[in-house]
Amino acid sequence: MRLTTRGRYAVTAMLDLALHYDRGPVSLAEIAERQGISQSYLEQLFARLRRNGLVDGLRGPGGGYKLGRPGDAISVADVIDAVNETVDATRCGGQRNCHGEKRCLTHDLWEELSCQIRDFLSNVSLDQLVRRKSVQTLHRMQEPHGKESRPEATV
Amino acid sequence: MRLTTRGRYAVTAMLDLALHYDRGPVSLAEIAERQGISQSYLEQLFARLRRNGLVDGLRGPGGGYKLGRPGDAISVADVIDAVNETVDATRCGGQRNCHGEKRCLTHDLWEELSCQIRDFLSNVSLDQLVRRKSVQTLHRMQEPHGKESRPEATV
DNA sequence: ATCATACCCGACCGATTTACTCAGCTTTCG
DNA sequence: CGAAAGCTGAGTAAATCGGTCGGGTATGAT
Repeated sequence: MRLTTRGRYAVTAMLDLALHYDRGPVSLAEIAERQGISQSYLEQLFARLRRNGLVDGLRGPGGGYKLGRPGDAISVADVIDAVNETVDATRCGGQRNCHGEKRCLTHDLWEELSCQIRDFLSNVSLDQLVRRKSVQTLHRMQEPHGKESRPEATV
Repeated sequence: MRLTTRGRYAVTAMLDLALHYDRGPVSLAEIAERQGISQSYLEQLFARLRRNGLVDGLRGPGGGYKLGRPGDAISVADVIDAVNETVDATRCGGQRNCHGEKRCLTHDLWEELSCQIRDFLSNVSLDQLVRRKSVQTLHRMQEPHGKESRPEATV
């Protein structure tokens, strides 16, 4: 089972994107600063997200990324799957050859666990996260109220 | 979140111990052979299991390990906790300083996930695993029917 | 046109962890 | 005593991770 900073960063970044959905494309530089993530590292993550159709990249000045589909159609599991190769908890990756040719004693247990985790993460969409109170609060705190960073919303 | 081969091995080994509970101490050599795990590696794992009171070691010839308490009082979470330091899914380890001084946007999500996983693993005991049909089947397959390895059960 | 912006891509890197080995101890049974 | 087992610590190859760096390429604005 692999659930590391990579997946966490990816979900955080996607959530940032969802929170600024109405402002047009969001640049990686913005996300990097707001969420405290290395921009170069974000580029790697977004390459994977893009390949999986979770985001669309727009080049040139004023460009950035936007969600590839509505926030209620993107689950946390989708995001983690896109950047990590697997969320499987079994060693054999479901191949059932964890002990020689056969399953190991605990194969089924890990399979169930994987299922549980997957269910949980599949049932949380970006939109649901956006609506959470804790997220809203942090979101407002991250906005620079002082400087005008909303250039005449061209929605 | 860290759920690796170490935890899997530990649970498998503990399950092996539970399956042979009525035979007196089980040596690591037996477990190593039956479950296909390096014996030296098992020694390291059992050092941690012992420190956490999950097993008792008996030295000398005929020695081995036995469960430190009944199989229904040992959960899979106990075992994984003993060999891994943490099963937490948050980056900050619950310290809520994942983004500068504050929580990151997704802190709560990972906290919930950790909770889910912990609940699941806490509610599976070794005894429950022993009673599972799939485990029983594999168990029987692992027993050497040919040679007499049950020395006049001194229960 | 050209320049700045921002996406895009691939190579590289230090640190950490993992799974595992080796060697050498100590305790205890026969 | 001597062999069987637990016990311990040091060491190691490989993998992975988070991250950097340098250089592209598309595109909007001047």
